[in-house]
Amino acid sequence: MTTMPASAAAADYLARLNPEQRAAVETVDGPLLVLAGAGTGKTRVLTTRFAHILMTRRAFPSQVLAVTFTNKAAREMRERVSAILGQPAEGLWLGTFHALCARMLRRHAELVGLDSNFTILDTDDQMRLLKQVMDAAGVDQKRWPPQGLMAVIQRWKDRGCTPARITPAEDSDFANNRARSLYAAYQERLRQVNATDFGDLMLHVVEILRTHPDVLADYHRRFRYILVDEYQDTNLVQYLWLRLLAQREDPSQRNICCVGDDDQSIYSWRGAEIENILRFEKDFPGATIVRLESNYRSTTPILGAAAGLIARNSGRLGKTLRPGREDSRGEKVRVVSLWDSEEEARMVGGRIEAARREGHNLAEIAILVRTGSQTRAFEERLITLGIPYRVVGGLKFYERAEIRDAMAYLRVLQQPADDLAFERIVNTPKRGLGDTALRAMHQLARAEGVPLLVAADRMTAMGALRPKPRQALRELLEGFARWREGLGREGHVVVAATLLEESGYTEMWKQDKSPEAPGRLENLKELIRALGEFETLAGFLEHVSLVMESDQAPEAERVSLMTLHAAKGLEFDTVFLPGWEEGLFPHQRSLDESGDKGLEEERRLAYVGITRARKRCIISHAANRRLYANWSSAIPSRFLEELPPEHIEQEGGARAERSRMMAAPSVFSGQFPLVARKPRIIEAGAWEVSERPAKNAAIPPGTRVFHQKFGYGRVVSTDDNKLDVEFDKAGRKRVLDSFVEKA
DNA sequence: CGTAAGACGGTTTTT
DNA sequence: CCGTCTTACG
Repeated sequence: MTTMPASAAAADYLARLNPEQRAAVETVDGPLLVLAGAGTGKTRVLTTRFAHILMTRRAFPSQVLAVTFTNKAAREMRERVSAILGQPAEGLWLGTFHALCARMLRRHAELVGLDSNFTILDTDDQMRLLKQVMDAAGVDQKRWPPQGLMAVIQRWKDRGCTPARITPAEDSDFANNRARSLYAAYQERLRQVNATDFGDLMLHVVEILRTHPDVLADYHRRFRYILVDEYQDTNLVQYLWLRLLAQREDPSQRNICCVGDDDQSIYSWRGAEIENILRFEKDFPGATIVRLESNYRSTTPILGAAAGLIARNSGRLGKTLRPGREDSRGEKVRVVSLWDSEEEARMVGGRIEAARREGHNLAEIAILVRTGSQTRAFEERLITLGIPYRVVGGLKFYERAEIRDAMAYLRVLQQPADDLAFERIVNTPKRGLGDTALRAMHQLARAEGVPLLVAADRMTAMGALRPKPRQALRELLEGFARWREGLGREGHVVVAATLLEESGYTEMWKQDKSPEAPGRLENLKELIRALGEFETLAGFLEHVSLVMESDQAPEAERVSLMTLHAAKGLEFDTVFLPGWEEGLFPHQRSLDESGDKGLEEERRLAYVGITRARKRCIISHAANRRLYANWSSAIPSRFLEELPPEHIEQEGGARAERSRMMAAPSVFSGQFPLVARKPRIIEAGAWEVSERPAKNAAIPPGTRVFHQKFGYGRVVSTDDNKLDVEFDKAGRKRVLDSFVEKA
């Protein structure tokens, strides 16, 4: 295929790139590694390159394989490619590793003993299945926790190891070297119920590509170009998959382009291997490497602080972020020392309030923490100040019990052999089909080698069980027969609604008088609505298992609160990075479990945090923090010392303080007053901005109140400044009176 | 079969 | 301290 002369439009999209980005886009043939530092236009390069391949007619859309880690990234790429092309991009193999593998596996399922309409299990179902396997093998689950075995199995799957590929020597010592055989039993059980877990999607496909040269050759003919996002986050099995697909016969046609940043590799605990990116040149001989180092996001001090910090890591591919903006001068990164975690929350809250008064957009402010539990203190403070916020990455729609139940009904409808789904709903709502009935069904199913549903059917026919449960079971089975039959006639949306009614499932929640019940019914309606957006039930089920996301619209003016991990890929004008204390950040567990490697990953996490900020970055640490029950003193994080002084401005406490604190952690001198064990709340400080007066002096029981987090409710009883409130949606909670207002 | 008291543990999270 | 999961009882 020859290169087409660049059209006017083509020149246009290329002209907007800097030289290094342009090189990354135009080096189309042969292996290419793009090392893209934070804020250097990685996504732009990836999408432009994709569009460039299509515009220059090097390949049809169906001949490009583009892989991302998240659905969000895949969606974004699809949209931006379409925008450059000026039309919707269709027929693309663009998606997450798991979605693409699911698509491949459905085409070749029979090669691993599955039927192409297999179910993808969620973690819940995975655990239940594994527990069943352990029960059957007589493993003591007190002594050998199922989570432990699941972790071992997942690690094997992350490395592309099927049970047959594990040698006895590689067996884990779990349950006296039985991990391997339990793994085999678990896989066998998955096959019986025609299901896969997430790891299987990759594992099965890699196994197929390894053992069926004809299938592999077919994909080699198909995929002329491969694009990979976030390469530093790939695990071994993903790497194997890519390598298999990229190793085309003619070495000059191995057109794989991987984009990533070794400095932002923060998922090793999930199986990601930073070595994949470090080793790229060896894996793909003759590879070109392009570095994107012009940062268009942040000010010079922010880049300088981040660069100085990350330079402490060893074994980097090496890359230096340069300010790419004209106006890159800006305020220094602030390091604020505080007495305790409450004061830290007040400092952050106060500054946010000040920023709001100055007219800053709250959506451009983020508080990034190391652990999820840290958000609470900030939430409380923001509520007190009346500042709207959102916590990113909380509970997800598809993880709620009622949604899972409804999904289980739909799964049985779609796939009668889905024993896990059947088991979940057979007695939900209660039908008197408890342990005894279920055990009988299991026994028959195992004996006859049939799915639970079939066994249940035979039992009703045989007249097994007591009359009452038997009748209930018969009704349920008749229901499924009827609903399944209705699928063709009335369509999946109507059937789903009917099913939830006739099975008694919605009735169950209508009868439930807990405060959550109305919300759950709402969620079920929402589920039916979502179902309507899909052509088929199968399509919907696939979507839900692979795209487990809550549609959190970034919506209005709200401060964002999230973990550092969740913040990767995002950016804000102002970023608060609290809790930079030894043990918390770097996290003790990371150090204990992974030593220097763990420390370096924590440092990368710090680097990710700092580089989220466009204009302002405020790092803080507290000398005292409440851990579970009691207060303990905390040493400032070693990362603070590693920040280059010329880019830092210290507030409230000298930098030299750290060494002295280390020597005598319980004695704080200098800035901090010497106080007894329990730190008093110190009200002074430049950041103390107006605190809302305690206007809720007296709220008698029975008062209708509003709480920013829990919504409306009624006061049940009071205890000093604490209120017991029965919230309409959130249930009974104990809250401080200053957090509510009279409704 | 459903509720209630005790044990336990308490990074990071996507698919 | 606080929320979750297990286990014991009515």
